[in-house]
Amino acid sequence: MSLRHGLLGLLAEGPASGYDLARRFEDLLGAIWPAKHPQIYGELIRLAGAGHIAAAAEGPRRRKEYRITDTGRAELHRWLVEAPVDHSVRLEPLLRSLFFWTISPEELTDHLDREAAHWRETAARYRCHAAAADQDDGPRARAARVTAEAGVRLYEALADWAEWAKQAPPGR
Amino acid sequence: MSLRHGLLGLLAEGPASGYDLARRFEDLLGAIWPAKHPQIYGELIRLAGAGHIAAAAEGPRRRKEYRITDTGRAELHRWLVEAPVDHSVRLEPLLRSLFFWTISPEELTDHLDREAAHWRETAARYRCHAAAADQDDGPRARAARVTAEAGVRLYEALADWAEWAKQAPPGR
DNA sequence: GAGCGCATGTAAAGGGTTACATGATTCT
DNA sequence: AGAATCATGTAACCCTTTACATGCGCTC
Repeated sequence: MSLRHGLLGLLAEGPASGYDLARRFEDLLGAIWPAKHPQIYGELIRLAGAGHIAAAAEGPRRRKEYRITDTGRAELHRWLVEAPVDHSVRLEPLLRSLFFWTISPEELTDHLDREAAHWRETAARYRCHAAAADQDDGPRARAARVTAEAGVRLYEALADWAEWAKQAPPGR
Repeated sequence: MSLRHGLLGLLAEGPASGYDLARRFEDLLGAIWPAKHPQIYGELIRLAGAGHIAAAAEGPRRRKEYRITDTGRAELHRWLVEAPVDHSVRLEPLLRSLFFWTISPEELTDHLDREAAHWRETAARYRCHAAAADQDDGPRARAARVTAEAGVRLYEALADWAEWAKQAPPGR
């Protein structure tokens, strides 16, 4: 249930509408913490009910802008320093790898080629994010830089793994 | 919805009961694809309904053993070579890192120390899995070895990242 | 005025966890 | 006899996605 705090964190950067937040989740967070608009709108209503955020202005196309409140900021801080970190991951590609012994060497090589290419591309996207964050500085950009670095390292590691797995193939 | 195929894959190794499968998900797959027993029992019933598995024997403590059927094996193969891979991850620690700019340098250092230690330990656990897989060979052990290698590389990458993040701190 | 993108929502269904409940066997 | 472990299941709830629905404002 980190979406709640993800929204709070984004709103700590400045006021935004549900639509804005959905777009930011799409391109900035899509690979790390996916969230679609129905969930975001629902969570915003609950956050407002809890007093963590407040509707600020009503814009042109019935656009509702939210801003974070002081109790919201406090809750964000509490989450970051006190709440236990959820270290669970869910990686379908690794689950699949356990069953590589059931497919033929040709099918496996094919699969690993496509996987490596995919991870490599994703790593490249994070390299772009990193470069963009390097442009401007200020605390927020530096935090974004740290996140982007994680993306680069993670996806490069997976790409390297897929390449390595071709060397040591568990043929059927 | 890969739990279905995860169970199918484990059953491709040999017959097992829901209890067995829950235990294997706990220690072998816990960090990669968590699944609790209620979900597993439910999915087994659905898999049996689809004809992908069949109840084999009724053991001592009303233990129900399932085995994979030919259509189940075909479905597993179809999934592995045809079904699009789900590359999404959901990493709370990376989501948190985006908001590091809201906490103090001391709080951040503390946090990153604990994170690095955690990832390092997890990597060590996967090194054990890898060593164990190296002991015996055969196709299944080699596939397990490949999965373990992914764990090692992934968690080492995250540990390295946490260490690196301390060097380049995005203080508030 | 037609069509597109902005903007917000609801409903239904699926996936997953937690808590509860129970029975059978083995060990001490 | 009592405790621990094996073994299966149900009910309720939460999180998330997909599909459906609608209205406003801008551009051509």
